[in-house]
Amino acid sequence: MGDVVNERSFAMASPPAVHTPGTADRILDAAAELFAERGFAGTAIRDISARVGITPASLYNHFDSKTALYEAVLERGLGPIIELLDEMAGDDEPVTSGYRILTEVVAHLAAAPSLAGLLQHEILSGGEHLGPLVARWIRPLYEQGLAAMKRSPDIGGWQAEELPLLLMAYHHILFGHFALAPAMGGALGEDLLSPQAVERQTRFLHKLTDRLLGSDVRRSR
Amino acid sequence: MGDVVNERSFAMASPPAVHTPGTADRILDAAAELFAERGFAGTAIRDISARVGITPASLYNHFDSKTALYEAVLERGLGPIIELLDEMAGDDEPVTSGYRILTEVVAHLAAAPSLAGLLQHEILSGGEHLGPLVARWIRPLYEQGLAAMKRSPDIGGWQAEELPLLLMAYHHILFGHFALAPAMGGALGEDLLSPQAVERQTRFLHKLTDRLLGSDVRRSR
Amino acid sequence: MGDVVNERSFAMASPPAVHTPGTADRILDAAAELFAERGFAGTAIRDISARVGITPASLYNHFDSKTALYEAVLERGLGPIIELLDEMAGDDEPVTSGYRILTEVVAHLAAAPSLAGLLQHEILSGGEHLGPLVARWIRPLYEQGLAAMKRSPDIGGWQAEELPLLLMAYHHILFGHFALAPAMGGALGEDLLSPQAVERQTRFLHKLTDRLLGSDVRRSR
Amino acid sequence: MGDVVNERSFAMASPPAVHTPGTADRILDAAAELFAERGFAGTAIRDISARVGITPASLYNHFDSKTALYEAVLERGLGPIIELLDEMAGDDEPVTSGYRILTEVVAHLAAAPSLAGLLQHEILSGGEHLGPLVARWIRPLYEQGLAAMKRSPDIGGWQAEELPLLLMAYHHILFGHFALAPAMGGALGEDLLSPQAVERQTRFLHKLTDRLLGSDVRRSR
DNA sequence: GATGAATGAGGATTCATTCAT
DNA sequence: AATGAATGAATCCTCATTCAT
Repeated sequence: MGDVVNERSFAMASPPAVHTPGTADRILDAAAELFAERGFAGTAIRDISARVGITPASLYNHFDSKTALYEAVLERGLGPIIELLDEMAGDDEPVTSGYRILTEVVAHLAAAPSLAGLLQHEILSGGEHLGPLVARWIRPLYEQGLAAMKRSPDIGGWQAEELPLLLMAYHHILFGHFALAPAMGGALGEDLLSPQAVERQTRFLHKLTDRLLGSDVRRSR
Repeated sequence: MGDVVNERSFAMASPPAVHTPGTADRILDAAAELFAERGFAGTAIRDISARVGITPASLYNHFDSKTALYEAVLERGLGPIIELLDEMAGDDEPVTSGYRILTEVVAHLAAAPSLAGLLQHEILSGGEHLGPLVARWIRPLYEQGLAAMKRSPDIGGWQAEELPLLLMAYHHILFGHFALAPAMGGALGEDLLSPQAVERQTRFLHKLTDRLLGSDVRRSR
Repeated sequence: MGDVVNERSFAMASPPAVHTPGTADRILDAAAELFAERGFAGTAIRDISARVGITPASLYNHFDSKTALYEAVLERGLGPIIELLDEMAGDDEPVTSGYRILTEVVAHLAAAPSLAGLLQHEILSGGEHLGPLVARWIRPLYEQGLAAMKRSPDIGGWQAEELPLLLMAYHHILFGHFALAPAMGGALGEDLLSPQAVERQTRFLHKLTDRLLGSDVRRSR
Repeated sequence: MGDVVNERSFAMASPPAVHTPGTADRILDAAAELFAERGFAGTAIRDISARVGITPASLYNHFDSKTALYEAVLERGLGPIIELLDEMAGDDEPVTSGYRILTEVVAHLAAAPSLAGLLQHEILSGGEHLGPLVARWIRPLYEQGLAAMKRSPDIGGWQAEELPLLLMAYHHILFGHFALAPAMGGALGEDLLSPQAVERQTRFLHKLTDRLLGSDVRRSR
């Protein structure tokens, strides 16, 4: 239950590659959007199931509880990002890797717009539901980041004790941007998730990184 | 927590110096904390009133509805910050003014730790309750910021279309830091609201601003 | 909450002695009947509140949960019986005291007909909700009973190891009779709770006791 | 538990001697235990099927409804006891027959421990589900009992109007003992279903009968 | 100003049951 | 014979709110 694999294995009834998403996946999609918009407490099971086109009772055939659904959403959404960051760990050239990770994280968040809101809501509320994720998420992020930066000591002129703040600043800019994109875009009359806006944000982050992490890097670009 | 000093000091009704905060203020304090932690939907009137030591029914002697209370909390919390930003509007020297505003906003958010969480929750949820505030808040912030920056065209090497992104980045760093301070501090095993941590964050923001906005600063490196 | 004392203490508004039962008491009455008839799982809060003439939500102003209500019902119902049995403890003449306790317990159960069913349901289901009551109930009953009987060793010709069985038999006859009275009376076409039936049952128990606890006793009566 | 032997033995379908009990029988076994412990309302189809190791949907391949299953459980459990009592009907020597029936009923209830609880739950709840059984059960029991006793008028010194009470007392002692055995045994720290305990209870009932049904009988033993 | 009691609306979850596979 | 998925009808309980006192 939860990990429902789509098995339609007899013969080759439907086109093999792309299959219609199973109910469990559709529930996860709907839940991700609503949890991101309204938070855990503000989201009713009834609303999620209505968006999927089933009854609340049916939803419980796929997830044991609202909390279990929420955690499945977090797991499915955050997992890929964590893997993304894991790849960076062993990279050779930290700065180049920095550019790449910015680009990819931005692309990922832009493609799954509910993710950032989800994480922001969760952390705001104390992050208790992150549970096992927090061990694989916030801590490694900072440890990897710190490690990467410490490979180039005095990187960009920042002192060791400032590096956590710098990393947190990056976190806030990256996730804050996409978490608040709907609201801020609305207030500004612009779609911050349009391809142009996303590319602009990517370029902006690169430029910002140039400024923050050293003139030589900027020149060498 | 709830170190909001009651400035209603102009009257001389009760024993002059320090008076016990009225029930309404205590409700606002409790509500601010809980709304900041749990968001609007996640906060029950019952919990607020329990924290104050009264019954839910009594709370309604002071506020007409949960929504009215929420808006009063936003108004009381955000008002001073907006005034702070308003002062900056007419300032002469943008960079100097930038330092001052950073310092003061950080001080304000550190003193009223629920404020940042409150705003973040609100914006995440679409900011509908900001209602009248949004007109006095986000828009002016950007307009003032843009105006200030445009007084020094090509300021710090940023192009006009990048300035909104820069401003949003500042927003995210400032408010994100304090909004997520409880959770992140918890995960890192450090109190991000301690005086030392606050001063460190202030210095960090100044240095960051040097890198991002000061041509002279940048050159002097 | 729960122990709602009827305070109408100002002046002498209503006749002092008998007051109309408060809502909490009426809830306890209705709950006792329904729990006795249908057991805990078979009784819906909605049915209890409907019998009282309030909404389910209102019931929760008086009791925290269905379980809390159930335990309050047990406590209120079983308490007096336990006290009744406690009085017997110090009595001098065991057999005389035995007659008296039989008479009084029968009177008590006949007056509160839901009590026996309540206890029977509860014990059948494992007695988990008896919680603190069980310590004051079953155990003492047997210890007191055994003690009383051991004061007259070889009482009525019963051996020590048979006394618990004899006591349990009394328990089953007493409580079983009233617990199953509605159903058995129905099947037999007779009201087992009518005064005549109750008196007949009392006489029957005395006669039974004569037979079981000694010919001498019977003769001396 | 569930020592009910499958008598479907007339066919020779599967390996002759001992065959694995069919699913329907395993459902009946599980249902008997749970209904006895928790009553009809307190038992969920899901719990029964889980104990059998099938899904609720599968259970419906064997029984049409929860009620039908319940009635099948009653029928299968109570049928043998009714037959047992039927045999007694035509017996010649009432007292001897009384001993035998006590012995056999005790043995039967001890072997199928859920039976007594089942019946007790059912009667407590009004016995509506007994439906057709009640005609074959309570009424005959009393009529047979009365008839048997009236063959020896003034039997043991009891008057005609006292005989129903005496029969009910026997019912309560017999069924109450085994129905409450799990809970009472638990509270007393003793297994009332152990062979020793069962034999002790049998002897106790015989002795009790000696006392209640005649001095001559007692002497002649 | 405070409160106990009441309530309609909703909210998560369970339950018995069905049906196509 | 078994099951995954679906569902209408409960079920327990919470919530914001009102009102008489």
